[in-house]
Amino acid sequence: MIENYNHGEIEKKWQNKWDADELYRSVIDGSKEKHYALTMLPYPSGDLHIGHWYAMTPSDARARYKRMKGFNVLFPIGFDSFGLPAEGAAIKNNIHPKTWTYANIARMRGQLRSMGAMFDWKREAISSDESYYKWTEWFFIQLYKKGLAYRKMSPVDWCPSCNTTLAREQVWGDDRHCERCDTPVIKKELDQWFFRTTNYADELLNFDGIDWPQHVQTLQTNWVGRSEGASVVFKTEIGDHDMEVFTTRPDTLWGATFMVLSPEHPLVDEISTEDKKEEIEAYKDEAARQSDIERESTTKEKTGVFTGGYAINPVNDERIPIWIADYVLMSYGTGAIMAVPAHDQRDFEFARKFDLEVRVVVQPDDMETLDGATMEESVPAKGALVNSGPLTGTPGDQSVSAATKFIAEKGTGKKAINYKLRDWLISRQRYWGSPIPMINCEKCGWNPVPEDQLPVTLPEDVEWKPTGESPLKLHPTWKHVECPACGGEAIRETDTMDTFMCSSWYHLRYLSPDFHDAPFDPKEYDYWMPVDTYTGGIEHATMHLMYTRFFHKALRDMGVTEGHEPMTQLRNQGMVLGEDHDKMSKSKGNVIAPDALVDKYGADVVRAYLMFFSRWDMGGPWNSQGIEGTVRWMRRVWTIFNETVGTNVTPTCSAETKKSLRRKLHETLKSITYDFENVGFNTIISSLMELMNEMYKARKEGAVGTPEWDETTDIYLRMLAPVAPHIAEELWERMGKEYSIHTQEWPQLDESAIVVDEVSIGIQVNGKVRDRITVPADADEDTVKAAALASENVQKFLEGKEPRKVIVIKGRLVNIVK
RNA sequence: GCCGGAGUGGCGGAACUGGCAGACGCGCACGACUCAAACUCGUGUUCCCCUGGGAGUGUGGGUUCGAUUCCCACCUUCGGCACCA
Repeated sequence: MIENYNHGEIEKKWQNKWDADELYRSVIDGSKEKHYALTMLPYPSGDLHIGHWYAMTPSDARARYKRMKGFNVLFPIGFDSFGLPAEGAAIKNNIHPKTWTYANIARMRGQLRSMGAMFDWKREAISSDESYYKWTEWFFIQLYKKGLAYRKMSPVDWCPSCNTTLAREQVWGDDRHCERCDTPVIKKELDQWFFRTTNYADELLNFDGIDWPQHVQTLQTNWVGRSEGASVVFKTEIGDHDMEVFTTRPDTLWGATFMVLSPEHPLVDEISTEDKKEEIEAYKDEAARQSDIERESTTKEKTGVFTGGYAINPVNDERIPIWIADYVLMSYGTGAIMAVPAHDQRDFEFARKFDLEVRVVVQPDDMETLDGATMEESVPAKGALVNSGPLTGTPGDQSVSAATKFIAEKGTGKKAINYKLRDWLISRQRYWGSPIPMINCEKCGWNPVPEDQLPVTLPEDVEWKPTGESPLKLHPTWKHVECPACGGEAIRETDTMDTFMCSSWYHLRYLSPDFHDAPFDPKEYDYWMPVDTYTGGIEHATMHLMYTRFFHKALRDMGVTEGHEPMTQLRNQGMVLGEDHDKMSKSKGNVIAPDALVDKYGADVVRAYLMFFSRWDMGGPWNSQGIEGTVRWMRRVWTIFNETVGTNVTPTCSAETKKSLRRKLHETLKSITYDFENVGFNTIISSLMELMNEMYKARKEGAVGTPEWDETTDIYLRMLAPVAPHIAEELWERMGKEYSIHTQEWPQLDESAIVVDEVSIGIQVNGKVRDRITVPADADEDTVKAAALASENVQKFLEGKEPRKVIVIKGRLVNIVK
């Protein structure tokens, strides 16, 4: 009688031993090739979620596989521990954010350990530690010195629930809501700190040399939103005030029949005539009052007001009216456009509403002759130019370049590129974040805190007002400092940094979390960087994953980092849904708690089921009945090993059984190796299940005690080890093998074991399988053909006719075409 | 509206470069064990008539000896973007 598998006891036993032996300590070893495997660091919200397990345990399995493959693997963990929930808890429960955060970290460390992951805890980094955020501040200063951090007054997105500004990337969806709390944001005009991400717009579009999912590349590419065109200067009738516009269609310049300024455009007040002032002011007020959602709604009917002013079209010196309308956004391009109603649908709708001229200047070949007076919609397609002065007749494929050349020669415009990407707004009006190390003096302006005074630490004696205002601002003494330039009285910046700043470089802090002279030890950097495989959720595609790329490139330009990209390979996992196929949430009551699962089934089963139940990049619904299959498999593994280890039985099986067991073993090894390399976890588990089923059959046939059996059990445990590290280690020990299984080599594939002498192939008649024959694997085409045609069933379907054609795919099938 | 992913049994999902669709698991059915049940073990399980066939990977077309895989059009669904000039 074999004892039951006591997962609680066995998992604890090995976790303690691995810890004591520092089995997962990763240190530089020049004799080995390195592999930096990184999983996105968690926020210490209090409890580990099944999503954390889903993200981390398959990543851990792959890191373990890489280690067995001979790599020196670094798989670190830490906490992204600044952020708003800590302040929420402070206000709600009257507990200091620091106390709350560090208590959560302590709790989550324990939960993370229960995964049995190969985390090197000596490299743990916590972004709210002074030793960490000292360097976050230091990086800010370097960016500032390099001209990549700057302060400006501008309309920014404000989350009224979080009481802070947000970066453009952190405002989501149609209703423009806060990425964190889903509250719709509002606009505020504020003086804030920005990073010049736009300096790197073009470089962020380049994914050469990195293996990132196409989907992420697309999201980032759309986010950067590069468009090529031309900037054109229109003179106005009021002298010094030129109007610059960006257009992607310089070929339509002759069709510009009016101009439109955004209501916020500074030129509006200059250009508008006295008699229009009142109307203009009213429109501006209305536009300001409207929310962005209303204003940017594409379904809304066009509105606008004539300013009374005129511009001169530089290509034909025509006098055209200047309007203001809220469909032109101040935040894109120059906040002003030339309107070509015949070839732009928005301009067309506006022109029809206000009865402005629609002039056709492009005539696509495949369309009837267009007529501006009667057309019912714009024609944005390219085509030969008409009514376009000297450029009339230019074919569509040359029209843009010809027009660009024309205005460049006239000195009134040039080729230009525009991006949707904005600079990264990093000021947050919150307490629990890394202070922005800047000081403002009335005389000297803004200056960085001298680097030898870093870190600027957060004061602990703070109070939260129900207004939600930052306690740093309200603190009586903290912000009053000496000006680093003149020594006079000055004020500290009381805003803190976006926490995405902390996570933009955590992979560097892991390298040497105790290093005091710099953010990281260059020796560690040289050995470990870049990250070889980065895993995490897709939701960060246009946030963290863009910020960290920007950060790396900016540091590269300062000589701090090397190479163009921080992470070579990226793989995203999907999301575990509730059993009802819905997103898990407390309110729906469909949350799966990993701690309870670990208690019930053990970490190994939870790990394996998470890998098994769906494709990792897709995720899917949890199924509490489905996990039972994984439990059964694990139990079968436990049973067969315990029942056969050390037994002295005489094998009774046939040579064919031994051979096919060995074939199955090496087939499995081959496919599992392939799957680990390609991050295909679900088929790793099913292959292990198949081989286990085969082992049960082989045992029944008397294979135990053969060298083939011994080889199979040895390799089986090695393949199991990355997936189910505890049970594999326990069985490895029971087999009397050398500790630890996790320092063993990945098994060697024997291709010759996979070679088969005979294959069973299907015979098709007209693409339908009608019979099967067994032929020698190396049989030549004619032999196979003859054997196929000899089949009775095939003859029946041929109905006495001669086959027109016979296709033989060696070792696979024969298709006879009637 | 634009961009991208997905659509395969009752369910989760396999299927390499165009080559035997449904691996593996859940569920279900039957059998063995048991006084009985659970566990475990074994067998079966795409659907429809059943001798043997016929149909079948969202729908309709196409290419091909052969299509879940490639091409075209469409439907559903999930993400992202959206008056971006």
